[in-house]
Amino acid sequence: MASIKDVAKAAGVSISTVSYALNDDPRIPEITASRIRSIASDIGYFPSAAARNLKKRSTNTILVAISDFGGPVYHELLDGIHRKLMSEGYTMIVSTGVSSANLLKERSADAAIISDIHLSSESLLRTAAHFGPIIVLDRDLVGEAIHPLTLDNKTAMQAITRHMIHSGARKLAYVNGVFETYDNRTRREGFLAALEEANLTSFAEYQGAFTKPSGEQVARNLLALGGERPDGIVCANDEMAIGVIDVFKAAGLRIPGDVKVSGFDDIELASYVQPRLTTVKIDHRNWGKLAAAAALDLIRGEAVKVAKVHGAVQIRESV
Amino acid sequence: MASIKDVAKAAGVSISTVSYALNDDPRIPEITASRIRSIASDIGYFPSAAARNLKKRSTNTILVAISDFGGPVYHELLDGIHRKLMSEGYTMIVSTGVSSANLLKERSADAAIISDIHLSSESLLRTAAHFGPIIVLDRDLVGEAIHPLTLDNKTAMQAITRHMIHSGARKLAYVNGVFETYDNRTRREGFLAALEEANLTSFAEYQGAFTKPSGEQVARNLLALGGERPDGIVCANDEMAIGVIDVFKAAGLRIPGDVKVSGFDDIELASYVQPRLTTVKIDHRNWGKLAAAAALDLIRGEAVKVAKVHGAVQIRESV
DNA sequence: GTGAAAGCGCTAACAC
DNA sequence: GTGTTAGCGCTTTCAC
Repeated sequence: MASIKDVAKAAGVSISTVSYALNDDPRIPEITASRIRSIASDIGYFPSAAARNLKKRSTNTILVAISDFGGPVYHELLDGIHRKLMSEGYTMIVSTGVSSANLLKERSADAAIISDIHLSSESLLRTAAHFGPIIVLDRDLVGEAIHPLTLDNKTAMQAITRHMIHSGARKLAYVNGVFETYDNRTRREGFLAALEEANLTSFAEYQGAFTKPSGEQVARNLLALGGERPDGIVCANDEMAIGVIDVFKAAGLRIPGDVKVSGFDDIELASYVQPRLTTVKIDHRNWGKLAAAAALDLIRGEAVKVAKVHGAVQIRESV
Repeated sequence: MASIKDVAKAAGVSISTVSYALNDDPRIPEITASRIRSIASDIGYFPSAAARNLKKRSTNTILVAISDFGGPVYHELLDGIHRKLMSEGYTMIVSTGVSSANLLKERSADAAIISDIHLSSESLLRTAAHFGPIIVLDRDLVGEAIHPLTLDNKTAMQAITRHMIHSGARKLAYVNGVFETYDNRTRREGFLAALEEANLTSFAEYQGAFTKPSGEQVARNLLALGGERPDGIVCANDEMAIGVIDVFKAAGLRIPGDVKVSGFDDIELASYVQPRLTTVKIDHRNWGKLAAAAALDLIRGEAVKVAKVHGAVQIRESV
């Protein structure tokens, strides 16, 4: 593999001159620089990232840690982050699971964007303080070199619950996602706030896990129990809402006639289920862009500008 | 930032002993090793990936280059690749666009898995020969240190076209994806092969771009043209098929009564559109797993075992 | 404008 | 069993 030495030898100059030429240092006259560039390209030289990173103590890389690639939500977020980073000359590493925590510690990245509830807040705080700044998307965590960029779930969920009440529902139930997550907790707060301002109390709460099967399970249990049914079901996300709708439809219930169902996220599927899902639309691509910008802000020692991302109620047919 | 020197000083040993201890070299007695490990952890030491990579001339990282994060197909593929790599102690870098070509050249990864039609075959061949092995998922490209792991599109498309003929369609049209891609070309071959064995000729061909809007456009043009309509439309992927179905339904056509429509990929949406889409099911997660295994085979100097991934006809209601 | 040389933080060959 | 040392391939300071 050709190294900077080989280029220097071939060009009859020192390695520092090659380095200067390849990094557009103004001290090297353009004529020399272009000669060196063409020689480098001829012998197939490409600088080693490891050597550069070691010397410069930075990588021009941002780590994105997500909990899994499976969800319907991440690809837009990743796309948004990636676009922003590209435009700023940065590279993105995507990782999942425990290994992601190590990548920042190993200095494989200059900063991290985290959306992975499996990583503990304590460990994130320590990592940010010692190894590099972190933007967290999945909790409100503030600390040294760590900043949250979370969804304003409460406001959005309050708005869609209001809409459900406005549409005539009075016996409202909430389907929780994974209970102690930021997203579930704050969405639930919005649900309860909307009930309170309408002088209603929660008719029931069910426990799901943000997945479609968990929504199906909730719906099956609800039907099996018999007794009085809620007339409006507010779900903590679209996937569970779609699971609920599937089971209800199969059981012969009409939506929204017999029972209204709402979601959260506006995943692509939301406009394909029958009836099309009323939900909260989140612009995940833009969220990703903001997250990338925030990470770069931290790297550059600037203050992060944004702290909340807002959703918009998307009215369709399920409410 | 703590380095190996700091650990050595704190432990009263040399840096090589620290290195040995931390890399589980059998020469270091467990008692010493564990003392060193605990000191390292106390002072917050984490080895630098850049220094290790530079010295070892390898990264334990695989690059995955995809054309965009937007498609409904990639997340399963990425998940499959990631799982396999994790289980083998490797890390994954995901990238898009031109920058992905450079990451292997910079030796930021030991090998690459490519599914990005924008990267030219010539450039891939050169990169593989000089910088590290490549698995290509989006074309049949063989060369030094480069191996294809593509879909057996022809067989699968021939099978689903047969099914459509068997279901009564006689005037069959094909909706192309981006024309000169491996996937489109080989799927089209399967379509034509099925026609030939049934002594039929292609009723029409249309040009799409693998996207839902392009499918909608094809359908609108087809309706606007008037005249005799095909009674079976074979689409090069699900997204275009869903676009076609949407427009046909809006125009009052019954599917599969008036016209049958088939897709390819079995994306999640395929089982949600009305009528549910008959398509070719591809196990993208397993494909990813095979791709990762193949990349590791090349790194280890072993022969790649698999070269084709097979699909299965998934019969639903649109044919 | 160019070169010599130090050093980034590790690994591993070699010496003891 | 442990230490010394060379060197991976760069960037950058300092000298000329």
